[in-house]
Amino acid sequence: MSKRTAIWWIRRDLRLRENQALHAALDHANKIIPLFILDSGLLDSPYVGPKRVSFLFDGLQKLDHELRQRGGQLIVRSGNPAHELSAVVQETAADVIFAEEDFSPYARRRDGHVSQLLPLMLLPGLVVHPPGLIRKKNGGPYTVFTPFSKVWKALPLPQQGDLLPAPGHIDVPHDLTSLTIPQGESDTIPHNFPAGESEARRRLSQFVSGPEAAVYSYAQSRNTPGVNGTSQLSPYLRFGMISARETAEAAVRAIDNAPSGAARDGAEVWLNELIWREFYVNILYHFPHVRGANYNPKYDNVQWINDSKQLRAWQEGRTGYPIVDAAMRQLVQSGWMHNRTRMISASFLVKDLLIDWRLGEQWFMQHLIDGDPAANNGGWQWTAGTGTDAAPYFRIFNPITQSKKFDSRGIYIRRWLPELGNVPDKNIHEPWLMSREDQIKSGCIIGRDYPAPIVEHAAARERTLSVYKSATG
DNA sequence: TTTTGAGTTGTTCGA
DNA sequence: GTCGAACAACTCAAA
Repeated sequence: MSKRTAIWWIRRDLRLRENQALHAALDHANKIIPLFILDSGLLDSPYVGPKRVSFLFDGLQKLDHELRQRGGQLIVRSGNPAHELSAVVQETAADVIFAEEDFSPYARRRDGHVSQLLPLMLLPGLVVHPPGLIRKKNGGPYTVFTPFSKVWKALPLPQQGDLLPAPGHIDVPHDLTSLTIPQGESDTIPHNFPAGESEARRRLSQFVSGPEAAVYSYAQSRNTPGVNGTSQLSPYLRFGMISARETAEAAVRAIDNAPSGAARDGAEVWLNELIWREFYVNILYHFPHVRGANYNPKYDNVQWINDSKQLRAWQEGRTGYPIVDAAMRQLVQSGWMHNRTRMISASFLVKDLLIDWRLGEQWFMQHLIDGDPAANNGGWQWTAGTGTDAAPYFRIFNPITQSKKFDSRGIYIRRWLPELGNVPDKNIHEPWLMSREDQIKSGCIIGRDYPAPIVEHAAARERTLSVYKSATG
């Protein structure tokens, strides 16, 4: 038996199951140090907010609990990662650091710096197929989703039996100091999303198990924000509380076990969502400039208006368009937003208010507990029409049409905008059209209890078409 | 090199 | 109410 000590440096892999970095550390050493470093460079970033940090802290508590059940514990330090890792190496004579590779520009800089000083082994796991692997015949990266997804699906996928089990026992040196795991401020804890690996696996299992599983109606129900039709796994994937491989394996098995053709389509659509996540990891890997700049420089001359009052109205859910405002309140209150309303509210900021997509990107990153630099940036550039495989610039969501189509009875709207609770169905999408009598009857006076629209959509649409046209003409 | 088919998520207009 | 075409031509990927 070896007498070696290794560090398992935990970053976005807060799980024991199907964890290749942990597995490699246990293969190499008989004692390991499960180490999480509170990186001030990350925690103080303007792209981070308290809800995601609270979720992370909750996840650290759960991971510590799992480790203690196996005879170990989580070691938490705070500061510059290279500095803290050096200190732990000195204290413990650990001879190697294992970590799951992360691919954001910041993570690559950080890990590059660490590996100049210390023996750092990076292992796969953030995505099923590592970025850079899937390439066109000529060697270049894909920038269109569909051909990327075809290659992704043709590559070997993990089988159930290939998934690494959680280790039964973890031996951690006892003489190590650790910070107490911090707790988030109570008003920032996202109560709809209890963190941790067992909760993540419970959600996955519930989503895909049995012939009546939600995954089989996903193709339709995912578009209805008033219904819980999605897996709600994004925060768990964000922090690796469940592995990408285990999730993809479950999706493929659901496809194979689908009870009908329509059910199969539903599961296929969900698998595609997982592949979209990997597509955008690839895009950010190959084109790091997309953090901060348009993927397509053709749009660099779009003249944004960036009205700060309108930006604040959007952020606070006071645009006067109920579907947009419900979405923005859901984001700020719960730390999550339904995918359909992410598109609607993003389109409204960019195409109705002509506010730079980067301001929306940052606001989402501050509030989403699933906020991921690759996926969030990809989504915003898609909406703005500036990205890879983007929506054409003339594709402008109509917030009223979208609202009628996907929240026809106003269930979602009323959930997040209680002031519209008694507004009749026929006015719920355009409450400013309510008669004076109905306003009084429903206790919702426009301009007093709920704002009038801050822009008129039809005019805003024309304005955006002409601004984009003159920028690219 | 040239050609060909295809491309997440929409809206509006007019028949 | 429903349906197809136009939006505006563009870029990508592969043969």
